Amino acid sequence: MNGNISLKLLKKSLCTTTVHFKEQPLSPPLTSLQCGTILQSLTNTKSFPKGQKLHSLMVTSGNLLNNTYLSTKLAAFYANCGRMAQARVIFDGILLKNSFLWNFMIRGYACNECSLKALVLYREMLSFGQKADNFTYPFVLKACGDLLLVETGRRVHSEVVVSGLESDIYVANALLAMYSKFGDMGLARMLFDRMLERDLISWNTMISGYVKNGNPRKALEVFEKMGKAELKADGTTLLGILSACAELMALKLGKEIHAYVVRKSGEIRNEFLTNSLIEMYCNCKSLAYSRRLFDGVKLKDTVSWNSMIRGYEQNGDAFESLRLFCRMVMEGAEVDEVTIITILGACDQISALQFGMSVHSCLVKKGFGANIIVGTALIDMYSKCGSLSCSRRVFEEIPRKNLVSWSAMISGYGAHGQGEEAISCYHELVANNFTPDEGVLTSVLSACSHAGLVNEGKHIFNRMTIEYNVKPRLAHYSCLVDLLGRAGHVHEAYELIKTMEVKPSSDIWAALLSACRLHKNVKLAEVSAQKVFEMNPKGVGSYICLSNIYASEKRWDDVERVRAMVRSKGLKKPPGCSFVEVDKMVHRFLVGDKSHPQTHDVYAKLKELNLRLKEAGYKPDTTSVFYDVEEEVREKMLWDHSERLAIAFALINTGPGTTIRITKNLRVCNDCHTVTKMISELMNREIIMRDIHRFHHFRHGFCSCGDYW
DNA sequence: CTAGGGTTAG
Repeated sequence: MNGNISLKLLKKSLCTTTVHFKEQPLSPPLTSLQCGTILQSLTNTKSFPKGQKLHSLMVTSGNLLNNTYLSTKLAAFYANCGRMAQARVIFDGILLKNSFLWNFMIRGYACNECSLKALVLYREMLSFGQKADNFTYPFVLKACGDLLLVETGRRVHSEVVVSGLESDIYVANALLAMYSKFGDMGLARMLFDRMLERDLISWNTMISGYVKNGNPRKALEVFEKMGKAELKADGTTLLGILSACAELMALKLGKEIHAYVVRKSGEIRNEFLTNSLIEMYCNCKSLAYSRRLFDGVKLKDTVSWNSMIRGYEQNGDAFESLRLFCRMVMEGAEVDEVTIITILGACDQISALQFGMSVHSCLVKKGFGANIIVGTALIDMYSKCGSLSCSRRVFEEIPRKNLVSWSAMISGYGAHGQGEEAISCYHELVANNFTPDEGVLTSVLSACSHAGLVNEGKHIFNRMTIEYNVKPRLAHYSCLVDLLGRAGHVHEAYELIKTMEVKPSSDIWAALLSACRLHKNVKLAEVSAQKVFEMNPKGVGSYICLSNIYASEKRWDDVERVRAMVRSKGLKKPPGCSFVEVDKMVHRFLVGDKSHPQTHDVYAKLKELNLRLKEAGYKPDTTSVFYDVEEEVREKMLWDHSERLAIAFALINTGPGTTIRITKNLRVCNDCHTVTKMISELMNREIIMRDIHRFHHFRHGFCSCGDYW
């Protein structure tokens, strides 16, 4: 029988069964050539267990002794399987290392999260006198990129130039990828434009580079040019473009890509594409499209679930998001950190504290507790659900805090009106040798504005550029305008807007408008309202704010004029809506809601409360009602505000002394604020209420905001 | 032996 056939048989047995091979040692022994061929095929298929067996066979039969050729192949095999420790043992035993071996080892390290070792080995290679070649550089550059070693990367780049390999397409593409990881798209673009030859990978690298660096428009531009260059998009291209569409909410293009994917489903296969489409539709607020795709996916992976769950969460449907999460768990899909982060986000929207706490214990069991993003999401969840002490505890337990976790903690204090704590947390951060970034500064400035800490806020604002080299951006100006305006310095706020270095946004004018409502400055209110209407004609909140101002001045003609504007634009005021959690169930009440099963009891409770409050001296403050109607009607219009329904419901369904937590989608009105203070005293309950801006802690007839909000 | 690939907190 000739040797070729037995070799084929052996190959076959290795590829199909492993038991057979182990039980029947091969005889006669394999030649080195045979071993080499088999190893090669095992390397290509990454058949680790089989290769390991062949390895032991080669050791016992002496094939490896003094055989550099086979040893090299074997090291390459282990490296390709990502078994770098084993590869290294063999590598170290080889005296005559050729470039193939060096390259394979560097690649192994670079592709298996040992980028630093890849770089060390690269330097070793050079000092051994082995020259780097076109196979070496791509992985060295990848390692530099992954480690974000900008200086090292540049040095390797210059070595590439010296070696004359800059025009090698693999090397050139690796350079593009490296600079895009560094965030230097300008340089990447320059290299890309200078390339004499570009392939699909070059284009894809540029597209995904622009997307990852927050420049989706440029990504689309490159995509368009790519079409002109008559290059056909593949799955990777489309992934990048879909991300860009999602980012830009470019539904039309997204749909075209979708159609293209369906049309080319024979040629373009990419397991990620459907998830990417789901994500794109979610971002474009087309939940129905997403859901249809999602429901059609037979084998939903974690990412499909995550994207869909997040879609609902981001589009304000926290309930559907939580329902889907429960389904995910029941169907046995694997929950990961991203799922948890998303679900915690859904919990904060509706203040589902108890649900959030059970997610907390679940994530600890799963071992996600050490993930800093999860930790930060927890801080946020607890503070948004009204439990700042839990936030602090989670915060303390994060061993290596980053700026985002600090920022979340500071924001938490801010939202709860604890300005002093926010500032001391900020000082703590500085004392821990962190340099505040934009986000941290926004959080602390916002905390100052909630607590009315005018001098502290101004001080931080004035020093941020000098001390931390952070130029004030819109968010910072917005906080400062809010801070000044709320504290009654509306003219100073106005001056600030007029002199600020960035173009004021509609939000900034809206902050001033809101301050004008608080301090009854009709003239300036009209100026700022005009600006908001120009810049954000669909923002219904500002029309309401202005008409509230007129209503409080009893200028009913003006109220009607503004209301007519709202009508003519076809805008609708979102109905007031409050959430309250009882026994792990979150209940939702709309203004005037009569749909809840316990409606009857709730309204009876409200009636009883109304009487008792009046006995206690309550006088309704009807200035928040902006209809020109009889006083009695106006009073009634206050009484079915959603937060009151929620409070009444909670009073009925929870034991004496239980803290009540309410979350409202709009700002709490003056009268509700007064009523809640009184209820907290009368019923001896702590009521924690979150409105669209901040928290109010009501206890014994007082609110933590000190009526400053 | 080579380069590029979707979801995550303020």
